[in-house]
Amino acid sequence: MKYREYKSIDLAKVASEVLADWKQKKIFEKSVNSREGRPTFTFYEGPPSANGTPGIHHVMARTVKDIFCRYKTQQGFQVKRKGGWDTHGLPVELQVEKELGITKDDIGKKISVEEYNQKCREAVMKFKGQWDDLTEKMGYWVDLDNPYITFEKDYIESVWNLLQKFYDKGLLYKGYTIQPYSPAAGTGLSSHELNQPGTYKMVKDTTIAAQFKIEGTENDYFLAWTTTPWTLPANNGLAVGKEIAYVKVATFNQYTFAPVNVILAKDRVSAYFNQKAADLKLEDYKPGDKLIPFKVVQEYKGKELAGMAYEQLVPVVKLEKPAFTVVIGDFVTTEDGTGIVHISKTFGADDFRTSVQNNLPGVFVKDEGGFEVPIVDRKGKFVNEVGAYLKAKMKEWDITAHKEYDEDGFYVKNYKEEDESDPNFKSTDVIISIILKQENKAFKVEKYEHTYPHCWRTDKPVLYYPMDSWFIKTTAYKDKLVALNNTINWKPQSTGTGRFGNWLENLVDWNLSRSRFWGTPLPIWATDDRSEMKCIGSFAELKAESEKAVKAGLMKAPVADDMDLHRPFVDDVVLVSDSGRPMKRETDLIDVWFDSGAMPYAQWHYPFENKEVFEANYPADYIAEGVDQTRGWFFTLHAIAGMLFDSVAFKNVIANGLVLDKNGNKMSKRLGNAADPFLTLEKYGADPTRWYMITNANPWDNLKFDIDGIVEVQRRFFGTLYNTYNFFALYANLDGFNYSEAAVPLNKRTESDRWITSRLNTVKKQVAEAYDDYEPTKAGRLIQNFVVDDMSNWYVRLNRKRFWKGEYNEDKKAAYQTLYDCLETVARLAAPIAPFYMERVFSDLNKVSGRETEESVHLAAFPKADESAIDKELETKMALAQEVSSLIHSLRKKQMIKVRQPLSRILIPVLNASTRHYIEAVEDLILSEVNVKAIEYIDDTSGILVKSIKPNFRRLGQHHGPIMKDITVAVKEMTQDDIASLEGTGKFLLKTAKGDIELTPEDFEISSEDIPGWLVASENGLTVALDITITDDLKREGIARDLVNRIQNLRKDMGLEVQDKIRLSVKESEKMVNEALISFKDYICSETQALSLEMVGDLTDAVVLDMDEFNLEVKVAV
RNA sequence: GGGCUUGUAGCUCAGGUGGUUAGAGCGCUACACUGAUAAUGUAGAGGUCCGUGGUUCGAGUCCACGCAGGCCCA
Repeated sequence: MKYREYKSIDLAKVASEVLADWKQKKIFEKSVNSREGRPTFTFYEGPPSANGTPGIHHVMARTVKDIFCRYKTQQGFQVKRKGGWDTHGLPVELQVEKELGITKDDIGKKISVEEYNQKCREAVMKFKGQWDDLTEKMGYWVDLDNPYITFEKDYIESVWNLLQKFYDKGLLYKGYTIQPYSPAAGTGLSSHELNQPGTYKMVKDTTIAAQFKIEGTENDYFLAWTTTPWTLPANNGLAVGKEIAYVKVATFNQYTFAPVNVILAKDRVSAYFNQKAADLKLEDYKPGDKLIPFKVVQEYKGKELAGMAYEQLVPVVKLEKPAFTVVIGDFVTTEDGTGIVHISKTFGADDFRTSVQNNLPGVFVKDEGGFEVPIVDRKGKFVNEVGAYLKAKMKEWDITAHKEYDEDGFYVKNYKEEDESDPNFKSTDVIISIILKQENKAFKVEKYEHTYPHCWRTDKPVLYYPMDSWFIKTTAYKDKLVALNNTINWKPQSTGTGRFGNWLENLVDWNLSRSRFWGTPLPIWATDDRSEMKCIGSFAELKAESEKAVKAGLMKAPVADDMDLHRPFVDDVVLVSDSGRPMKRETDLIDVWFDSGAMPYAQWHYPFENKEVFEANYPADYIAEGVDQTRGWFFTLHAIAGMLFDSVAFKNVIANGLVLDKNGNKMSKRLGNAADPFLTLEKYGADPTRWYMITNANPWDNLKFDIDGIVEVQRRFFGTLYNTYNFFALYANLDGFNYSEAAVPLNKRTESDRWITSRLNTVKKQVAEAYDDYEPTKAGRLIQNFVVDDMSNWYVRLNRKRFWKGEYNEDKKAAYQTLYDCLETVARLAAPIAPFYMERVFSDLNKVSGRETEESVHLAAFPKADESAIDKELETKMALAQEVSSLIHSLRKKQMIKVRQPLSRILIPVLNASTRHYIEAVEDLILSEVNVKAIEYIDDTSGILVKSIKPNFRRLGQHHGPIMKDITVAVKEMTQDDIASLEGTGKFLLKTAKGDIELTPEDFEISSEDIPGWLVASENGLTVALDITITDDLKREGIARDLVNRIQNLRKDMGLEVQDKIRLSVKESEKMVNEALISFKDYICSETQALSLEMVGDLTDAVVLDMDEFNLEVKVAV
């Protein structure tokens, strides 16, 4: 049996062949099944949605996932990998609506909910085929045959079970959140509806910079600006920016002429005060003056203002403290307004959040039912309490309008189609402005043109309004979630502490409600007044409850066993309360993120089935997903696990970055810069693509995806590995090496064998560490450097001759074994990243040697480093050999002496014995590499060394830092005698401008940089000199070597095989040449596989060889 | 606007704890080598280490403030 030899390598083809082989042998299945009973390594697949096509970034994300699963499998863990599909949610609905040409409004009218949901179910798997195809082709091992699907009944049942657990713990509650709401249409609007074209319109609104009087002051006010004066009666706080600069300005109110001190952002002063009045004196002001003087009297940072209390602006509803205090808001800007934001918990999302975080109560009144409601009702009108107050104020200040306002007539926007062209028309905003002006509470009132969202159905302005929602009380578990997060190993760490950590610190309750159709229904049934409720946690429970409802006469029949748990079917179920009243389902669906966060449980239909599987695979050891999932999947996994299971959901997580185009721009189909993953894989193969993506940049950094990078990887890494393998295979086949003999003991192998073995074991260790640390980029780069620099460019280059020259002996055997071990180990180390090609290398080797019984590298063990094979000293020696060789090459280059011309000696100055010792150990390697006869060492005793000295900055800096400059100057002045004295006595008194200090040799770095009269080169303190005298003997040897080279080329041109024998005839030439050929006859013959070499006086049919300095006529006979 | 993140050669990236000549690969130029040959070696050109201040005897590295790109959130 022979090693497979290749004429060329097509990595895409290898991949498809290996893939077919895996399928046929069921390698993936075996990689899981064969480890039954072994410790588990748990990986959770974040479910993609198959309603769109996969992109190149999915290849990146999935490579990262795949690597560690394969790695852990090689280490003997059982790694179950269930695929999954995310199937619910708005994108699916939108896509269906687009295809059908309908809108949300049409659902239930033009199309039934049932039909609509059926369409969604079909649409969501539209591109599953493409996804599966990509998964296979890129070599991502995940179970595609038994995936979890979030719309399946079992999945939903598990989700319901989790929701019931929240409910039972009192963590699922109904509250409200601020959402866009259209009073004209009487409905909430989704952010997507708000993003319809034409919804944002330019409008002219009355704006007020209101004066909020600071408690306990005579006439000091905070100035806050609003474009919605109707929200002022609902004010419950003021927000400032933490780092924003504020000033207190002494001035006068332009409406009441009263002296006031107002506080606003420093940057906004120019917007509220006329620069022309800057020089006016306060005391010169007379009521009615157009120019109002002003003076900055104090300055603050926002954080200094926080906590200050002020008086309620429109005292209709009394509130408890800490209402009416200043708080910090991260949304405050100085782009417009006053840099102080009026907060009304009920009418703004920021306002709501800030109020909750600072415990500020909101302004509410009680309705007839005793429920707390905001001061604007669902029709967009002030409640009567506020209406009555305004009406009274209108009377008090004698304000008339286009109509008589009743207490229930104050609409906050013109929802009644009133005629605004009436010269007497006064909106509610205007009326509020007039009242505030009268009361010295308005600093500036003006019209302001801006964009404002409008309802796409009614064209009327939208209000931000509290809407009912179901929440999970995540805030109650904030500390626990933070503590658990601190145990998670985040890659990169900053995402865990920063983005995710901050998110947890500023946690708000999780709003679960979605008013949609295609999703997991909230399993809560309630009576009309919500005084009785039930949360259903399983289908069996639903069925039992429905049977009760049948008995109570509320339903005709219990729910069917094959019932679909989606809308509209669940909505048809009416249950009976404990007191016998009917209960209807809360119509909300839940946030799709809950679906995906529930996957650790629901993928196994836990707790209804697979309890053991679940427990053995919880929590996950590892997950990976894009960094954009931080507040999505990562959070929902974490929240559910932390709150219900007192556990993390994952122990290690890689948050990978984006894949950009090669110019760093986001890829988009629209711009046409998106790389097609299928074309890429087909053209270059999965392995180079994966290798490029992993080694080019850390997964958590953005990747600038450049096809040229893949080409480079293909050439440099895979090309080199392929060449090395092919080189090995070529000669191993000739010699019949199949590794059947016992391994040659390490101490019987050559220096370079032991060196590459040492390097190999070091690399094994480092690569395992990198994988263990979830650093795939490091692992890949380590492997690549080993293959290219150590194995190919040094070991193979130095040892070529051992493979093709001479008999199959112990030395040759050692060389084969060493190289075999390197190749096979590389295959194992790199298999997680490049699964296809490494599989090929591995099997090509093992098919012949039969050393590994596993039929795939992915079933075989990951290499363990043999510490005893690691010889750091040897690695240092070899590094020295490489440096010396490099220096000699550069000297030859400068003198234009080719490497084939032998030279007599190298001189190396050595200042310490160990360097000499190290170089001596690798002397042979150096000599053959650079084609020189001998190395001579010169030490101090020779007396010809010229030394250079410089301060050891690191060491001297510790004690003499401040006078470092003077020391540097003084050291530069030191003579050869000074250095000798320092070395002789072990101390030296350095005279510096700042005084004398006594120093020891450790305080310096002494090196030898010159040998007078020699050609020298030095680098990193290592100096070598080369004797470039070419004697006649050397010249003759050079000629012989040149001839060998030319003959080898001839052989190749003639198409001879490596082992073919030839006969040489050479026409006699000048004396030196003839002598050379005669004295090196044996050498020439053995190198060129020649049976004979004849010198003849005359030669016909000869080839004329150009020997640079002369020509030679030669005839090669086979 | 906030949080996080990135910025080093034409391109892609390395550069523990601060130490005086900032590196690698690719690309470019020139030369050499060649039984691994779609390889390889050597040399050269190419850097305001994003900017400005600061700490320090000494800053790519530490601090502050900015600028530019990216993600998430508002």
